[in-house]
Amino acid sequence: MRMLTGKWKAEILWRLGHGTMRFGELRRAIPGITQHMLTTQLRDLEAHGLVRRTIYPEVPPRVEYELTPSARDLGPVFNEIRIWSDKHAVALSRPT
Amino acid sequence: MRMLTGKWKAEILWRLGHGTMRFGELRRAIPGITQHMLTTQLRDLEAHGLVRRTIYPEVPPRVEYELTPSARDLGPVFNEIRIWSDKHAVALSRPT
DNA sequence: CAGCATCCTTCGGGATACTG
DNA sequence: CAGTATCCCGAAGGATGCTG
Repeated sequence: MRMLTGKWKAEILWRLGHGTMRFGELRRAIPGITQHMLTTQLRDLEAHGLVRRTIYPEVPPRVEYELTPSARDLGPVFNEIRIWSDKHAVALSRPT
Repeated sequence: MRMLTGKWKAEILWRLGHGTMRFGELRRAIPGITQHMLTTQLRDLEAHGLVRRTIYPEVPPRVEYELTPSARDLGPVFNEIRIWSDKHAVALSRPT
């Protein structure tokens, strides 16, 4: 649970679930998140082995983020959460 | 997720999963929790419809807590979490 | 027994400015 | 572009004492 707590963690994982993204892409894709928060949440996910960070030593700099296999295995967990929330009519703020 | 965030929520739900418990029983069963925290977390769970609180107007007072059907339906969710944590060798601090 | 009231500390989150 | 560095605020968590 602690690995997933954090205001933006779920949405970040959701976004990365669709494929590799750059830092700026994520920032633009997630309305309301600040650079600071995106950085800290990503570092946290990385530290827990859910996200891989790849730095390309170019100018301008490019950094890509992608889910690890470990994070992809969380699919069934989120799936059960969705089943539960559907059954109990809980409104999830699902990213589109 | 927000319904389950809280330092003691998961353990409280786990304990109540074994059956109805009184306030004092829970407090003794969960090492390290204070009365204040147990109260607030239980009230939070109750507000979210996961725990039912029954007051018996006796002397001395007796209050029992039990899971709601809604909370019991969370079983598959926790089950998937366990499957995931087993596979990835994450040490869950599982209450015995 | 099962709490409520009060006070205090810590932490997550955020705004803003600056940089390799 | 992709960050760091500061400063700040509110909420979560905790310690302690009192009570119907």
